[in-house]
Amino acid sequence: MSTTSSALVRKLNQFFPLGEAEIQEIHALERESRVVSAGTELVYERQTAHRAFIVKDGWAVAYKMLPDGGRQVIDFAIPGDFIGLRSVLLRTSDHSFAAITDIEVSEVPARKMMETFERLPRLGAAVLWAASRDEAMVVEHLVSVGRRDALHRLAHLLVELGLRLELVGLATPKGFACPLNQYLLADALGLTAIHVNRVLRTLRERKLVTMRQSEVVFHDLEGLRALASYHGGYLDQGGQRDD
Amino acid sequence: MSTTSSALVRKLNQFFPLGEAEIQEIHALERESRVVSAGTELVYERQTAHRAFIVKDGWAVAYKMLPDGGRQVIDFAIPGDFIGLRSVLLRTSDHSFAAITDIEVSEVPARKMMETFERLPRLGAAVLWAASRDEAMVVEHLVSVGRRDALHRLAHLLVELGLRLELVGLATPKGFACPLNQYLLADALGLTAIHVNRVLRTLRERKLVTMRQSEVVFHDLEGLRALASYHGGYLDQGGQRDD
DNA sequence: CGGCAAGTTGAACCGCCTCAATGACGGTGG
DNA sequence: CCACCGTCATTGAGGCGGTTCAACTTGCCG
Repeated sequence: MSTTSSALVRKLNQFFPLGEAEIQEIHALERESRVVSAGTELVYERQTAHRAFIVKDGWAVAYKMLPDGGRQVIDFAIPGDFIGLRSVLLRTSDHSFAAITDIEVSEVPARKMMETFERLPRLGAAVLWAASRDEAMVVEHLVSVGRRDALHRLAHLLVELGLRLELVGLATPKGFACPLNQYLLADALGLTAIHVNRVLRTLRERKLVTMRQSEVVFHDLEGLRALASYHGGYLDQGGQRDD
Repeated sequence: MSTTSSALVRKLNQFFPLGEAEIQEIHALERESRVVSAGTELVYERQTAHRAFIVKDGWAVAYKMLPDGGRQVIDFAIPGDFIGLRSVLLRTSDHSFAAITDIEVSEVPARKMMETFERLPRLGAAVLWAASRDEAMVVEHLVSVGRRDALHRLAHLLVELGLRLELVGLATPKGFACPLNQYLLADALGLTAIHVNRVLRTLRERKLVTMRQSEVVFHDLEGLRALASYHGGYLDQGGQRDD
């Protein structure tokens, strides 16, 4: 098995060992791809699109708008993630997706995905595991927004992003490239961009982490993780555990 | 088909028309049941229980605890809901469940459920739809906690509970029986019980809704729904739509 | 009647928001 | 080459929503 350039393979393979057949199949799904430029909407709320996208490169965001113009970010999608997976497994997608950076995505029609899962059940199980992980992240996100203060929330998000990116080889314990601006962070955390700015300053002053010009640098990852009381078993726990 | 006493049948049948075989199968799954007394934990966080419960009667709560003793309620389970469905479809449940009232539940082992779904795919699809609905509710919950103020949050929750209960015949547009105390509401909404109390007073004074001694009474459901800017398509939209 | 859980209310405080301004940076056109 | 943008980051001052702490009340159950 060659060192793969597919983030999705890297992610799934790490915790749900795949055979050569499954890896080849993912490569086949990802063979064709197109580039979507930053800011473009990928899926609109309530749209029933019987397809999903695999993010090969770049960042996207899942969010919902409120009547008053407010926005709540549900999740960020990074390379190796699916966009709109539920609208394939189930019916309607109920939130919107937009490209944050220019992104490269492979479109996967629902029928093709179903057929693939029938042919390669292990791959189906792996993707289902990924979907479950995504949902666990939403739940943890809810806990953050509901019960943690701004400092803990932001710390938690940065630690989690770091871990997720590490799984696909896009981060190290030192830090990672991060295209999120303070408005996106604010809308994810249920805060104001202004307050995010102040909290970032606090984290910087405490020598825990610095975020500047699209780069997150961890100065004290242990301390940051402790601050966030991050356990995050839902991220790195393989699907093969069965006890 | 007789008028069923099964809340699950009522719920699924309403938006995902079931045949006689599926209905009989649900009755078979629910034949045996046991009573769990109020306050009991059903599933502990991170426990890998390969089983789910169908709630036949009573209310339960899904929540996560924080190290500092805080609690975030993820969702309330009412009759006709599953508890721990994901721990069957997927692997680990990642939050805890507790009985709010005495509840009557039917335990469904994972294997039995899988086997049932293979035998009756339409039933499998219906349950998958229910799982999808649950996830949409969590997302909407996140939006509430992240971007709505206390008044809108509480209004939204009450409207949503009313609709969900109506689907299983436990509410009318007039109101419903509700065993939630102000602490549970607070932990669901990311607020303090004290503030929930004040917000309830506001809603009462505005003649929108009254909550007293385990009874929610809608005085102006239209007004309340408008306040909550409730659309809630994710609740009452059937799984059979395909456009 | 005593005891406990839950609801209710007041007063003071604080985390985060709002409004407002200013600075830094890259792009673009004259 | 610089003047002019637009976007994003940064900082200050003041205000509000929601918390905290501390009663007191109400209802229920033994």
